[in-house]
Amino acid sequence: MTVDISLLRGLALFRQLDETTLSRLMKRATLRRFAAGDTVFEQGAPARTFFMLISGRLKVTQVTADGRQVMVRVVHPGDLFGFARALSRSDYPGTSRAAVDSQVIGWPMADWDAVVESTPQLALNAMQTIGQRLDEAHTRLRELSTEEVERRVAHTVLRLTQKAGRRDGDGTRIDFPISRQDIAEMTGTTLHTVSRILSGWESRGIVRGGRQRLTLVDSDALRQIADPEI
Amino acid sequence: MTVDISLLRGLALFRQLDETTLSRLMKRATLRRFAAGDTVFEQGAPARTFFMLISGRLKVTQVTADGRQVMVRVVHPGDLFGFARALSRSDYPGTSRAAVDSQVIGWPMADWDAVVESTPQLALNAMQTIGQRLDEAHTRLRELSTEEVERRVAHTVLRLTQKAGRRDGDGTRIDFPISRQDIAEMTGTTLHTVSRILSGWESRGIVRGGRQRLTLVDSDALRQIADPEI
DNA sequence: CGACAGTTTGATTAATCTCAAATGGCGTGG
DNA sequence: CCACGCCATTTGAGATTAATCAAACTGTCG
Repeated sequence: MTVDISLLRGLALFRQLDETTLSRLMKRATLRRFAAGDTVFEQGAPARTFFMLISGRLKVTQVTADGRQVMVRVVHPGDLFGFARALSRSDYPGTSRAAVDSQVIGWPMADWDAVVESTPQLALNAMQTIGQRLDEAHTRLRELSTEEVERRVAHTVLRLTQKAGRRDGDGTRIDFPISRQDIAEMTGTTLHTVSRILSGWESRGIVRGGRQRLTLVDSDALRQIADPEI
Repeated sequence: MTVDISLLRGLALFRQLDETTLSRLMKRATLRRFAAGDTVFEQGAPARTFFMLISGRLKVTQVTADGRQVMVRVVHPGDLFGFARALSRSDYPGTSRAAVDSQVIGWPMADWDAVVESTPQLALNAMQTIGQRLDEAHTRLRELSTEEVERRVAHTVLRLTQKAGRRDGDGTRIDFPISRQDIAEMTGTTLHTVSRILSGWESRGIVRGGRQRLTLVDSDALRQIADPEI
């Protein structure tokens, strides 16, 4: 059950790889489908497979020792995820769940080192991917450390509409179900505070809300909240 | 002005590299010294060199748009730093400054791709290094999102004594000058709050303070604060 | 030995969490 | 097909943490 090469064409990570290399890669890969709500892997489980998201959207969360949940990131199509081996871990540090029906390719984790060593170009790409993730993490660290909640939520909503935006009438809608609770877990606050903030914005015509739905209407106003010009 | 190979022996990143590869690597490397307080590179400057810390200790900080400072990390001997290329950036995202007199090896950033492509083993190692950094960043994100200030400070102090601890009488001292302000910038709070917390701990005999100095005396008690057992 | 940077401490204020309860949209089973 | 129930959301009030404002204190270095 090998995977069609054409799926990989056009994905940044595989750019610059020749046909032969690509087909060698795909020989070991398997395609899987997950329905909305399904779990791709669970925090703490042995990491036997690493993945790339082809279509759909995933949420990766971690649960802290005292039971609070944090959303580590949203996985968008084309993103590599679950590459625990690269972090020198033998288990998955978080749980990833499909937010909508999703398609995923998986490779045996044991292949990671071989793949990286035999395909230096891919190693570079993978490193840049992880590097970007590190950059994002630092950005969030900076925001959590220095910004008050409303600005953090603003930055998060801006990023979400950028990465997963879809035109919807006069605005841009986040293209997968996302709750106030989700946004709270992404910004280190409570769903109550997020709800209050979004209600405030809605009454000012900046966003339109809904059950697990959010549409950005006035992105200039939101940018102004996120980064007030002095 | 090439660098002695023996400096690299024993550093995790270069393990498993043969003599030839190592000496090829070192041909392009230069050794530099920095006095305490000196700047190795400045945020926003073009990233022409990537580095490894040989001895000493560095603090890497970022300044936010509105002028607040955040400490991204402390660089310990053996750590790679300033590898902007791996994050696909052309400038340094932060400023790194020597906390004590330090020795550093630098390579031309232009060599990065070549080095990685020609030395797959190093690519893997570098990726794991970046991966660990990502893991650390996620840990801090989790802490900032879910823990109150005292626990965050406790975790930070535990990590510092682990990574840079030096026996000192009945305790473990952090082996470089670190101010209350520094700790505040690592935990997303103010120096006032950090001061109050450390004073409290000192009166309970958990730590001993001092000007730019901190010694952990009762690590069990501190662990208990960091992770209360239900 | 003095000046200064770093530290401590107090009082007040503001942001946000917590606790509590009501409301409303949406999918589904009868 | 519609009514019901569930889950997400909204909103209010009070509690609490930590920031801010303010000032005094002190260990080191020149």
